[in-house]
Amino acid sequence: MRIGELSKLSNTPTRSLRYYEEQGLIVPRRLENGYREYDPYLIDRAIQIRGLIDSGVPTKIIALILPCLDKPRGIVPDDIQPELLAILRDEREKMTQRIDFLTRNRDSIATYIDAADAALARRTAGTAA
Amino acid sequence: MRIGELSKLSNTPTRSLRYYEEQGLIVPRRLENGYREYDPYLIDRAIQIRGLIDSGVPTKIIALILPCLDKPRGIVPDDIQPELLAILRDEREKMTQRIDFLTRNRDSIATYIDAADAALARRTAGTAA
DNA sequence: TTTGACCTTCACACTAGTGTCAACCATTTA
DNA sequence: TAAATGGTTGACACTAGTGTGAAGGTCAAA
Repeated sequence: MRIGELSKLSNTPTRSLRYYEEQGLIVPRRLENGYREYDPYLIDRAIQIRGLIDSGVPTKIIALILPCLDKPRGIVPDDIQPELLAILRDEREKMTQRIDFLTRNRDSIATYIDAADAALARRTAGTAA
Repeated sequence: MRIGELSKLSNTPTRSLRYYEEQGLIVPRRLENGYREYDPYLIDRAIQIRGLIDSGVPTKIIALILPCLDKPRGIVPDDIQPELLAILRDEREKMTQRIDFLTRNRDSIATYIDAADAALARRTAGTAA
């Protein structure tokens, strides 16, 4: 498919898709007329990249970890560099911290929303009575 | 405490603390000489803000939700605006999505790391034998 | 064949957050 | 008193990611 269709299907601006290409995250083939041609499996990939960026993971890190996430489970190249492994460990830690932070704050917001809903329900009931 | 101490204790650059102030997230009192004076409880707050920013939550949203998170559990002002409530619901949803994204990708990374460790251990054992 | 939709690259601008430096004021200590 | 340390504001720069528009090529349909 071409960039416009991928944009719709992945809900990602074409501008961003071109930027991802510039960063080496999604590099499509080119048709003879110069148009970008994307394979269907790249829809999920675009969504994944968007999600990671939105969650605070910079594209340079994404570029590093994407190849690892692509492999089938348990498949690791023989020439895995210890540097990359260190980066991966570091990123795993950062992501865990982000998850904890987001979870705590989301739960607090949820509690507040619930309390607000309850208060509103009480007030509405009181008004109706 | 003054800004330098808060910076150390919260592991946040003074530049960022001043920026948070500019965004209305942490507005300290001022001493007679113009110095910012922070209360100790703001250490956690600074850490919280840093964590949220790092997780992709913009300061404008943080400014909206912070007051809600400050309240003791279940305390909601009588004049809660439905707009704010809508924003909160939206943000709760976004944070949930971020958490899901991060969790999935982190788990994939973790699996990859484990596989790499196992492969490395095998190779080391083989070399040693 | 011309319109319209979609594609190309290039470039400028903008927001968010942070780094950094300049010029200056305050407080403490040698 | 002079130096060191740490505070102040203001400005400029930079990265990351995206918006947007110009100028032009491609292709299908009217």
